[in-house]
Amino acid sequence: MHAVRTDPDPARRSDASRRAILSTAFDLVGEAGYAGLSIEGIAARAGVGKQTVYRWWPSKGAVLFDAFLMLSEDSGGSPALPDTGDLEADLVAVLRATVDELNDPRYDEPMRALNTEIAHDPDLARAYTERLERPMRELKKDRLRSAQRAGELSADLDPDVAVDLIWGPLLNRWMLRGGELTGDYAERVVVAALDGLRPRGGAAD
Amino acid sequence: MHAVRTDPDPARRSDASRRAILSTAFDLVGEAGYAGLSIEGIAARAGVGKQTVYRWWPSKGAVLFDAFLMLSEDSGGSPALPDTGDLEADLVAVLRATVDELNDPRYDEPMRALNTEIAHDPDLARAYTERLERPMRELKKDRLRSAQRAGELSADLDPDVAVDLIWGPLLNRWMLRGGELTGDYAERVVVAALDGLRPRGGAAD
Amino acid sequence: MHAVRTDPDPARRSDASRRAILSTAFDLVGEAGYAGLSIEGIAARAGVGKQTVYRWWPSKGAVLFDAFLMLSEDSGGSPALPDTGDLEADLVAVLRATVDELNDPRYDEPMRALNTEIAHDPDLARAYTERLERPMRELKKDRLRSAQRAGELSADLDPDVAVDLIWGPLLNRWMLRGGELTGDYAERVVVAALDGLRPRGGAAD
Amino acid sequence: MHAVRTDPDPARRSDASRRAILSTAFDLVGEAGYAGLSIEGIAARAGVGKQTVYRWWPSKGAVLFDAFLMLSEDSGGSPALPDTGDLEADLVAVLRATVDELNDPRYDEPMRALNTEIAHDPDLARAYTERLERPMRELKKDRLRSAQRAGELSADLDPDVAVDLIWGPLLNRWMLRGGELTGDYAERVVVAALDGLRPRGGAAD
DNA sequence: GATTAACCGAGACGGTACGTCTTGTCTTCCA
DNA sequence: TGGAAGACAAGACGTACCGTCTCGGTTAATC
Repeated sequence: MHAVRTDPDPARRSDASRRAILSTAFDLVGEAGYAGLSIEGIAARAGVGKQTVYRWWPSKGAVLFDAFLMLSEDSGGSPALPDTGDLEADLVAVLRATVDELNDPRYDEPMRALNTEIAHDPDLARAYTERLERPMRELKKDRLRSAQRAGELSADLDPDVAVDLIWGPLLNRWMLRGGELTGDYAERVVVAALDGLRPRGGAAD
Repeated sequence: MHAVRTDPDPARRSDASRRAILSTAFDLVGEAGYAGLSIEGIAARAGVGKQTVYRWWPSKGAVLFDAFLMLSEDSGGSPALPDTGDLEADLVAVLRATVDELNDPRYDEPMRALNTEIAHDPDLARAYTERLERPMRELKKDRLRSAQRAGELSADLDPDVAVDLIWGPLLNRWMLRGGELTGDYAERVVVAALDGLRPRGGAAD
Repeated sequence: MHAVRTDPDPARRSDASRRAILSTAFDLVGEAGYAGLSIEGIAARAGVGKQTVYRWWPSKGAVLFDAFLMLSEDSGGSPALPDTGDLEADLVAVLRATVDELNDPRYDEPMRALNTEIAHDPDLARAYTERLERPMRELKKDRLRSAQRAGELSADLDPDVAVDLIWGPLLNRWMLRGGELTGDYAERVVVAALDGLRPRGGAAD
Repeated sequence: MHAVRTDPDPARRSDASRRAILSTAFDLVGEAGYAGLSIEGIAARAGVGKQTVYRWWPSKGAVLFDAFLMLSEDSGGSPALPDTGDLEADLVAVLRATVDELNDPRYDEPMRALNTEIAHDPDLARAYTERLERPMRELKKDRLRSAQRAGELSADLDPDVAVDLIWGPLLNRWMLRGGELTGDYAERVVVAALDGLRPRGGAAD
């Protein structure tokens, strides 16, 4: 006894179509923006029947998500964060790079589109968290744990909160355009996060 | 020198229609979600011609924004943040309230909808920043400046960065569903932001 | 006891507006065709409020009808048909002139528009018959009666049927584009109508 | 060399939708009149997407035309005109039947609507002439040619002019409501057309 | 090697919403 | 109060996509 609606057989899947769909989706959202992204358009541009998209993805967001996934896999996954022994310098370098990426029009629109879909689709959000966000977060936590071992960070720190504290402000300002997104801003966030808002007891900063 | 396309005359505007449209927009997005929000639907439910919507608002997002604006004005604007003299306690209280609001289904969907419209529409983002975000941010900064005067915060602190540090992680986790959004999480963020990630010099807490 | 909706007082009517509306209506239908004729457009082009149109005319067709009426009155009404003593020659001349008018793009579209409005609006049809069609028909009948007196037409002829027989085929072919509308065709119709379809008894024509 | 805009594939066409659209169009125009005929309304009543109408017909008039075409094909096409050997009697009978049809409200409005569309759309007029008018005209001409062979009509008669002479006045009076449309009128037209307007040479008629 | 089942491209289908246009009514303000 | 101006509710216009479906034409695994 099994489901009536038989799932498609992944073995027979056309990889050419799959890749065409995903890269077309990424291209289209970059060119025409979030509003200009349609399954109709993806299928037409990719030279693919609409059914082929609907057969393998449940939603436009899922296509977009897979497009990002393919991109990240094709580029060999994410490397570890730099670890020079100077946490502050390393974080500033990483965040400055992130700022550059977020300001790059080639990535800005697609990422906004993906985030929008995630914000409205819990299933997609889960997939995103597990497949893309968590691996990146683990890299960040690895670096922080290394800093903890080096005594640069409090021993009793919750690494997840720490990651949120460092990256959250940046992403938030980017998404909602709550001010210019510059490397300097990133640096000030890192410093503030590391030192904390309260005055430090000892010698002046 | 001015545009050919003369803007409609605000003096002749029907306030009844305006309010009907705005509250309908808010209701609809709450009931049917972001995807279920259409100008067609708003006009129909509000008993208003579609043209009346298009005459006064350039986009669906602008309607939604005005709906929030009306809501905030009708509720008499935002009051100052509590100031008991204990910054940490005050911030925890405020953020816990924010968490409750974000978890309230009546506000969750509409706010997501507004935020995603903002994310894709720079004009709307500017309006949001100026009319809604900045006033709230000023209240937050007032509280932080009060704490600075009381010696609870570093004197050379950039209040904008401070606000981002405290509220950014929360909003980010909410929007992207990057984990459960609880009062405890809010509290941990406040503590981490105030103390900083680095070990404090003295005996420390 | 009388109607609630008081009719407007014709004495106060602005003649400038009236004339502007009528000539604009005629121009517009000539330029943009029947489909491009709207009360909105007439009012805008004539520099007149929409209400001024609605106040004085019950329908788009009525405006168009009045436009024709004004035109025919401004051109001093219709003169009598030529009467040289040779009925056939006179009819051919008149019908050839009619053919030329119907083929003139300046009159073709407006007349089509008026005729189709008439076809769908009995009130308008009545007004048309009484104010425009009947006067012209009387002129035609006058010429035919003159021919009857001269022995050129049967004494017991119904002049209305005769007029229909001569002009009907022409108008019909014009409206439905049932073939090229030429002076020769008009001539053949006149000859056939005068002689009849049956063979003539004697040596024949 | 051919058009870029590829026409839809007729093989895939849904005959059920096609027939639903056509009969709905005919019904609607009969019920609500020409003004009450909209593609929106046809699609809704026929249980069909608007795009299905737009895909297969270029205009409202084309739908209406096809509706008439289907009607005439479904009723097995037009039979030959009666030929009892007495042309006058046959013509009177046919025209009386036509008068009845034109006075039948079930056909009056739809035909007016079709004629209106034809009057304003040359393409449609061409289609009408070729597919509906010409076949009917051939039947009429057949009957007239039979009469010519029987010596009832002039040998040198142009059958097209003859048809126009007989049917033109009728159609014209119907369309423009230029007087009551009765069987008697039809009879008087037939007699006048056959005998001609001129006095006949021999014994009185 | 033939069968056969599923994928493929294509695209028609019933729908929903878009943003624009026009309708006929109503209101405001000017002369 | 007539007229210019134009906002209003209503709804049709023609277009773009939605997600489902059906059609032949491959294509790959099974017999």
